[in-house]
Amino acid sequence: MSDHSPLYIQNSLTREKELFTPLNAPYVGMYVCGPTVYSNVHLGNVRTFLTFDIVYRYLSFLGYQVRYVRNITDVGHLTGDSDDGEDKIGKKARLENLEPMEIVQKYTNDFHDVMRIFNIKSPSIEPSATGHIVEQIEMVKQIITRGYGYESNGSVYFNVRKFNEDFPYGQLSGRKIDDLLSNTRVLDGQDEKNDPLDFALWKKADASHLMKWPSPWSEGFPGWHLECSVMSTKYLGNSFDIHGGGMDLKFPHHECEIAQNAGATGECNSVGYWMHGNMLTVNGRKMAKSEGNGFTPDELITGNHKLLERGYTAMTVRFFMLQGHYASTLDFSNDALQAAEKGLGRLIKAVQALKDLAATASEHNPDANIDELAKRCETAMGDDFNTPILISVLFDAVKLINNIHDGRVAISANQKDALQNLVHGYFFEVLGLQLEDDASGDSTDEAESLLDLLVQLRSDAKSNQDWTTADSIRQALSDLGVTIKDGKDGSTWNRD
RNA sequence: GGUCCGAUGGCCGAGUGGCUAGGCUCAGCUCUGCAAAAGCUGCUACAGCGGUUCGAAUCCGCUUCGGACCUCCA
Repeated sequence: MSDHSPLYIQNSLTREKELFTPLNAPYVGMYVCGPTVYSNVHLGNVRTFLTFDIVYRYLSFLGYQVRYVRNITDVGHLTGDSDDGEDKIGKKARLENLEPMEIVQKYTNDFHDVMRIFNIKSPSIEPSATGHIVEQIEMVKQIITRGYGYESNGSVYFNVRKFNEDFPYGQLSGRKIDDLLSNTRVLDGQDEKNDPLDFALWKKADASHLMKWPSPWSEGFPGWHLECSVMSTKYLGNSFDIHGGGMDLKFPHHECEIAQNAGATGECNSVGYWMHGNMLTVNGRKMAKSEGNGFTPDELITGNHKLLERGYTAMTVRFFMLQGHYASTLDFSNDALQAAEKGLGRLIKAVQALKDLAATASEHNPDANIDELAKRCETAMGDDFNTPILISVLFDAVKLINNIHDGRVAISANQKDALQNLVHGYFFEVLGLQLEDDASGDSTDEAESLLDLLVQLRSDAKSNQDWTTADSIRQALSDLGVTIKDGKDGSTWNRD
């Protein structure tokens, strides 16, 4: 790690870009809030997991041993903040006529499928909330013991005001307790709370509630924020390096998480670096299920959505997302996607050309400054994972590759190796891009031989100046989605 | 209403005081029977108005517009 450029991370807690120094190098602990598995994930969700996939990949690339924990929220949390709200998984179970845990399994599977097609790596540990009910009850007890929690009618709430006397509440989200109070809406079922600012640690379940567990206070279920407090510290320790999640989780979720951990242990700031990924927008608005503007990956690939002109591959979308910085909002549009598709295509061609590059120079050619390219790549990623800049450097590498390929620049064998290592390292390992979709692997050797034959026939026709035959073959293949490319050294074909 | 963030060329999207991304589009060129593809080259923008400064897209103020959070949310 020491021979790499420094890594700076924008810390949401301090609002500063800080030098990354792990608590116990070379080990790094990272926790990311995962999905609530009561429906299909959409591309907005994918963006966040992609963001932390890059963090995970780059830290690994630098040589850190990362323990990456990403949870599955499978407890049915309420649809609203009121006691009469139905829990989401229970509601979905009724709608689909399934057991709640069938819902959980179904959408967990869907989530995993989606992660796979976007080439997002699996975490080291993927704990689920229902698997940690015991630990959650224990943490509630600790919080009560320290005086920051109280029972009310079978439910347990966190005493925010009391906590705020001993610790700064609202630091992460930049909220002041008095401002919060004046803006708190009056909601149903809050009479159990001593204060509207308080949030639930444990909720008593009513008779119709499907997912519930015994506890010292009632048959019920844990509050939403509790699971992450418990699972992060269980697997990473009371203090760990990075905690990530979507911007929309900053408040109240992460704020409450911080309060719970401090309230349970008596120690504040257990997380070194808080990172928040920004939202994916559609026509300038946040992609959300409630807005009806959320694409599922399936709709994206098939193009079967009213806002999509056609389908795009998962890699196109991955590349598109990485062309924006994770901390900025990114707007999803057909034009932007088409631009990304073409750009990625050019990048892929250069990566493919790389292996056939000739190393014709007997000695080092200073015109091909690969060390400088490598330096720029590291600086880009070291500056808060700036993938857009990294990609721009890779396009400079593309230009170099093409120049070498076309014989305008000659490089030595050592330079060729360096260039290959550089491009492969950043393209495949850091950015996690793939050459083509696995889904398109339906072509057979036979079909390819037939295409080669047709192209050969056309070349023969061309040499006989039989333009009619040549053009009709070209047109016929074009209609089938195969493009013929005439080059200096003969013709080749490509599927669209 | 409160808190915070943003406005960059035809489009997308980096960049936080002087050097200035990158992709797509477009134009020119190379190649070519023609075309396509590919490659090369070119295209100097920072919402408006004021201020600070030798110098501002970048800092400060105001205005306009947009968004996020404040409730489940990636």
